[in-house]
Amino acid sequence: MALAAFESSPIKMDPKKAPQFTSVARRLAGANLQAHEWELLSSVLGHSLECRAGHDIEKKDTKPSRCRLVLMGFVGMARTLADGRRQMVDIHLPGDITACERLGGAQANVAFVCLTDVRYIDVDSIAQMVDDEPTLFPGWQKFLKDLEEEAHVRLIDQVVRTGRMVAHERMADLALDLFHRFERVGMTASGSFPMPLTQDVLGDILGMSTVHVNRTLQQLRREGLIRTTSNRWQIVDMERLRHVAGGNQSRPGGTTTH
Amino acid sequence: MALAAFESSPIKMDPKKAPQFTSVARRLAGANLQAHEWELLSSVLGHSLECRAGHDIEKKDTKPSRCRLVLMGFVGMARTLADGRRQMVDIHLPGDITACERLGGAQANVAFVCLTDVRYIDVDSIAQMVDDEPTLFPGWQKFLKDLEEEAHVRLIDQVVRTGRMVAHERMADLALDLFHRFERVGMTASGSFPMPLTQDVLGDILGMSTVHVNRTLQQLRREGLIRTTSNRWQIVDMERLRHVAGGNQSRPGGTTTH
DNA sequence: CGCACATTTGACGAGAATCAACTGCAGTGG
DNA sequence: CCACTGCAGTTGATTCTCGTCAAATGTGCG
Repeated sequence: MALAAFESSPIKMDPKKAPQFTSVARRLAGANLQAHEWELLSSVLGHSLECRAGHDIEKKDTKPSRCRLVLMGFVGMARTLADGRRQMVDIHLPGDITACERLGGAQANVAFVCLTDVRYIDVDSIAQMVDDEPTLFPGWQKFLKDLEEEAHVRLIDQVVRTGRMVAHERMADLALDLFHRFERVGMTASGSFPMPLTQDVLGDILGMSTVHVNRTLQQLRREGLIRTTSNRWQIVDMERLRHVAGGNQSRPGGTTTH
Repeated sequence: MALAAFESSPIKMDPKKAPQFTSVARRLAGANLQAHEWELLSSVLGHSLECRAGHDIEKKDTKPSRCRLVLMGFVGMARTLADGRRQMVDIHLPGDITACERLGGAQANVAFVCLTDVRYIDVDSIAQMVDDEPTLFPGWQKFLKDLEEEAHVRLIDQVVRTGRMVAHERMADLALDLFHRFERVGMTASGSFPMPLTQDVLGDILGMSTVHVNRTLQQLRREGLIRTTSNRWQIVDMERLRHVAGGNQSRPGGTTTH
C-alpha cells in the first residue's frame, strides 16, 4: 500500500487528519526518500501557502519562487496574448510541481494562475539544495526529475490536442488525462474526478470558445460518455470515451500504433 | 567574434572548409568549453551520420540514441494519430539537439522525422558522461541544459500557436521564430532564412490543412510581408510581420504586456 | 429580493477542412 | 527532342466546424 510508506516515514502524517497531503503522499511514496530527505520536507510542510481563485501565484514580499508543490486546487500555466486571448499551456493538480521556471521559465512568459483556491508549499529551497548537491538527495532528485518529465510529456500532449484534434476529441482526451492523473493520487471515486473549472477556463485550456465548450460537453453527455455535476465529472463509458479521444491518450503501459 | 573562439579551440575546424559545422560552432562558442570538453566533441565529430528526407532517425544496429546534435537539415518531432493525422510537436534546426528522449521521451510516443536530408552526430555518449559526472563537464552541462530549456520554451510557444492563434498569425509567428533561430547560428542573409519544407509539412507543424497553408502564404505574400523561393523565405517587412503575429513572439529581451 | 456569475440557447457569419481538378516543373526514358 | 511521370503548388466549389453576438435561464449568496 502506497500510503503505508508515507505514514511510516519519519514525518507522522495521517491522511485522514490532513487530507490536503494525501496527493503528495501518494507521489512521495514512490520516491523512496531516505530519512534525511524526509527532514527536508518537514522543514517546509508546516508553512503551506494559500492563493485564491483568479489570482496569480506570486510571492510579493520575497523573491519569486521557481518551484512549488501543489497540495490542493488547480493551477494553470497561462500565456495571455496582447488582445486578451489566453491559452492554458499546462494544468497542475495536487501532487504536481510548478517547475516551469526551472526549465527556461524566464523566457517562457507565462503566469501561474490559480483556477481554484489553491494550497501549496514553496519547495524552491529544497530544489536548489538538490540541484547543488544531487548526490546527497537521490530520492528528491529522482522525484523532481520525474515530475519534470511528466510535465514535458503533458506539453507534447497539449500540442497534439490543440493542433490536430477537433473539439469533442480534445474534450474527451482532456477528461481521460485528468482522470488518470487524479487516479494516481487517489482522488477518483467510481469513475469520477474533481472538475471545478468553469467552461470559460476549459475553453482556455482546449483552445476553443466558451460557447463551443458548452455544446461539446452537451454532446458528450448526450452520448452517455460523461456525467457532470457542479464540481465533478464522472466517466460513464470509459471504452467509448477512449474511442472518441482517438485511442491516443497515453495511459500506463498503453499501446499506440493502430 | 563568436567563430573565433571556435577556430582557436583545440579542435581545428575552418567553417569555410566544413560549413556543416558552422551552426554548431556558433552554439558552442557561447558554451565556454574547457580543453578536455572539446576533446569529448572531437571523439565523435568525425562520425557524423546521415538520414534521408522522409525517414525516421533511428539507429537500427545499436541501441536507440537519446541525444543527437543536428548539423544540417530539419528534424521534426512528430506524433501520428491512429487515423493518420500528424502533428509536429517541435522542429529541430542545425545546432539543436533532439533531446526529447532525455526528458520523458519514452512516454512521449513521438518519432523524429527527417523533414529534409539530415546530417547529425550522436552525442548520447557525451550526454551520459555529463549526466554521470556533471561537475567534470561544466561547459557541456550548461550547453545541454540551455538547449533543453530552449526546447521547453518552444513547446510552450507551440501550444499557444496551435491553441489560440488563427492561421495567418500562426504562419507569421512561425516565420519569425525560424528567422531568429537561424539568425543565432548565422544562417540568415538579408532577412532570409532556409525553408525547404513542403506546404504539407508546414500544415503538420501549424495544425492546419495543406490547402489552407497555401492560401495563408499567399495572403502574407500579397500583403508584402514575406517572399518565398523554392527553399528560402525572406521577411520583407519585419515590423508588420511582428504585428500580424500579435507581437507575442519571444525575441531576445523583448517586452510583452500591452 | 437583487446581484453577480455560470450555463445554456439561438442565429449568424467567418475561418478552415475537404474534394477534385489543374498548373508548373524537374527528372526520366523513349 | 519530346512524351511521360511524379510531385509540389495552386485554384475553385462546397461543406462543416467553430467563433461571435446577444439574450435567456439557472444558481448561489449577502
